[in-house]
Amino acid sequence: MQDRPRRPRIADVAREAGVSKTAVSFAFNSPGRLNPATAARIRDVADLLGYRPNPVARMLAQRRTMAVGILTPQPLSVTFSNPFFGTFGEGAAEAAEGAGYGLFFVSPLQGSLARAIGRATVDGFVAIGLTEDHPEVEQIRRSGLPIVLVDAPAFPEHGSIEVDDEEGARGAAAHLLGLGHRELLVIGVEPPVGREARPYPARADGDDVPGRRLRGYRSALAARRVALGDERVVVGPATFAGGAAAFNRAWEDGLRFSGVLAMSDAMAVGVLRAARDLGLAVPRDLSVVGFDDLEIARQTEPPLTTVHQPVRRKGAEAVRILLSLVDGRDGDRAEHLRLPTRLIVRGSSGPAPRPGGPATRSG
Amino acid sequence: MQDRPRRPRIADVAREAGVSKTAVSFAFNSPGRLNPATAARIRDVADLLGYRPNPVARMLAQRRTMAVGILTPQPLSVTFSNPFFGTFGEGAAEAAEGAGYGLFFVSPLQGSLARAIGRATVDGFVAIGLTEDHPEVEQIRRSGLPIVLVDAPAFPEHGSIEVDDEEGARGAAAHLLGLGHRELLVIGVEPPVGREARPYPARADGDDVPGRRLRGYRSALAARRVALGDERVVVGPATFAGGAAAFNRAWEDGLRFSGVLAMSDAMAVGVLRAARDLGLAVPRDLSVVGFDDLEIARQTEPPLTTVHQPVRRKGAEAVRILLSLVDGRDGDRAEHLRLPTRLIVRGSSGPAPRPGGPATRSG
DNA sequence: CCGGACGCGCAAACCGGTTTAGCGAACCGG
DNA sequence: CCGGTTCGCTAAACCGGTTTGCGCGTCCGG
Repeated sequence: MQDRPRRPRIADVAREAGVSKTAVSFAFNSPGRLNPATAARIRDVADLLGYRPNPVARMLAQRRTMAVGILTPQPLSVTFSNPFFGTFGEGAAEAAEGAGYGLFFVSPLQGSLARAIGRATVDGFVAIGLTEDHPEVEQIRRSGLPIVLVDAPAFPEHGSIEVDDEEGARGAAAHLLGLGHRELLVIGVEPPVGREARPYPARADGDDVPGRRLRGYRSALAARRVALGDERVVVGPATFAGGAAAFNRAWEDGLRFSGVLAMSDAMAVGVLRAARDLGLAVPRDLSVVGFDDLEIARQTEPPLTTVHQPVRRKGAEAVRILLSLVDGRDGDRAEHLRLPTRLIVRGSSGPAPRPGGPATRSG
Repeated sequence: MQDRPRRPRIADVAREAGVSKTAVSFAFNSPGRLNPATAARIRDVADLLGYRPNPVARMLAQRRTMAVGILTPQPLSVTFSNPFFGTFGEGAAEAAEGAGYGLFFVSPLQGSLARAIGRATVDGFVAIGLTEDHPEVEQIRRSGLPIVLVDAPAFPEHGSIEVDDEEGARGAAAHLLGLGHRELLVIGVEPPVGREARPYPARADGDDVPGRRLRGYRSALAARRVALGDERVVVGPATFAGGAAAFNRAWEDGLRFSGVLAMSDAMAVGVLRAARDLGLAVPRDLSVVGFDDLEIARQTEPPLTTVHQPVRRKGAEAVRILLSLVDGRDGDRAEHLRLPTRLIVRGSSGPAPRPGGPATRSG
């Protein structure tokens, strides 16, 4: 059963065309170095045989893969379930494709991110959700591949791109405070897996995204002397369902609030749904503020008030910075970008209901 | 400026440890063939030097890449903008990761999908949005790599996985008809790029997804002798914004209708938003039926009536079938799966308004 | 008629691993 | 004491391309 006729190799083409391997290689890569007639003949023979240069062999010889790795500490199945990632991916893909690079998604293989990194055939990594102190970052550095950290500060020799999460969060909280809200619920995204799972609020000092956003919320609240008990910070996966579940859990625990600060638009959308299912009208009974300003934020009813950050651009810039590192431009100094955030007020936030109103019963 | 200290190779480790390259290789891949003490010493030296086997070289020697390619005929930036793809990707990633495989996204590079395929270092492809008659499919076949076609019938030697689009669409249309709707608008997803761009309705016979769904709609309508003029089939990209834009375009063209059949949930969500912006109440003035039953369909207000298809499972099964082909189980016969669809009635569809009512004025 | 430049193509080294075949020493039973 | 295993390791071939350095023949200007 020799059904797979063995893929032709460069040597087969060379023999068939009566030339050397070198000539065949030239015919594909530097046709200029060959007599046009010869080049054409070789290509004809190659076509006839159905020859395609083996990309792996080519990569080995050229020591370039023409691919960038997108590194995520969670399984891809959870990464993809977060709409944020789609938008980020749009940007990353655009920049990569424009430069002729492919996109390789690298996530823990059989539980080990390190193993996955070792297997990844890429020219560099864009890491999202990893901070500098993850051992994997060191592993990559030692392997000599450039890396760009998204949403985390980085050593000078790595690239990085961040937004001002803390300021954005502060703006969101200030907005609700300005509308008279005093009883708030914070819905956070689960801290990256693989790190010690301390109870969440204890990590408010963490320098990851949830930590920075929580600090922002807290700082605005502190400025107004508004308390935020630890029980009013609930977390879940950054998905629609995750947001709804976190909200419901808080509600069932007896907590009451007039405003919700969600760290992700996806979760905020889930909150909208859950609130409606409880008979709460948004924004009359409840105000909701998201974070990210994904496309979906414009589509909900009411449209979502949220903190805008340039998600798509972040993806594009991350890849751009990485590729400049790959090409060795920039010498040693990698770029470090920090982009602004800004509050977008839409329909999901409004004045706080009168104290004692339908949904505000201190929990 | 020799800042990159040259990554250590297997030979360096071998020399340093006073053994052969073979021994080093064994220490990593078949430790059992070495004296435990030797193996440990080799690994220590390797660690010390920061040695990681070069994955490309390993792939070349083993003739396996441990990666599956996800092939899309559109640029990845548009692929990622379709929420459908996130869900599909969840399934695909889950199956791939479970088997120790990575995911490589392959899309046209500098306009050429063929070039991208040639560069892709994968053990096989899952193609989504490609039909058997695309020249690229033949290209892959000749390169000897297995392939699984998603949403398209395939030759026996390729794998395939489909759902019953036509039946699903028929159910959606029948549902609206049963509610008394007679004036309908169909919102289709743009046909895959790269094919001749005939005016859309002319392709209703096409065997791609939009073609099959349109046939389903039409067949239900025909059974009830309800007409659907070509001007009542509008198309756009399968995104929130695409759905809203297509809807608005039809509306501004003077078309009026009491029901919308959208070929994608994403577009249906956009329709919901656009309708609300026009002051139409759903489902009182307008009924909307989507397709796919993505997570978002449950989150909208009102929740979306839609045709369920097992998107996530499709991704998982596609990869599973591919991997069985890669491993050479199954001999020559590849699996061909066809999964059912079913209508999920939620809140976005209701009885047709009385003729002459607010939103129904024949256009 | 000669020397150099140029155009064309080739042989061989190289990329960095894996894997096969086999060698020598230690061990073991008879 | 001897032939056969077993153990531990190695040399060399191999995966399938790219690339460097060079040889050969031809053309051309002087």
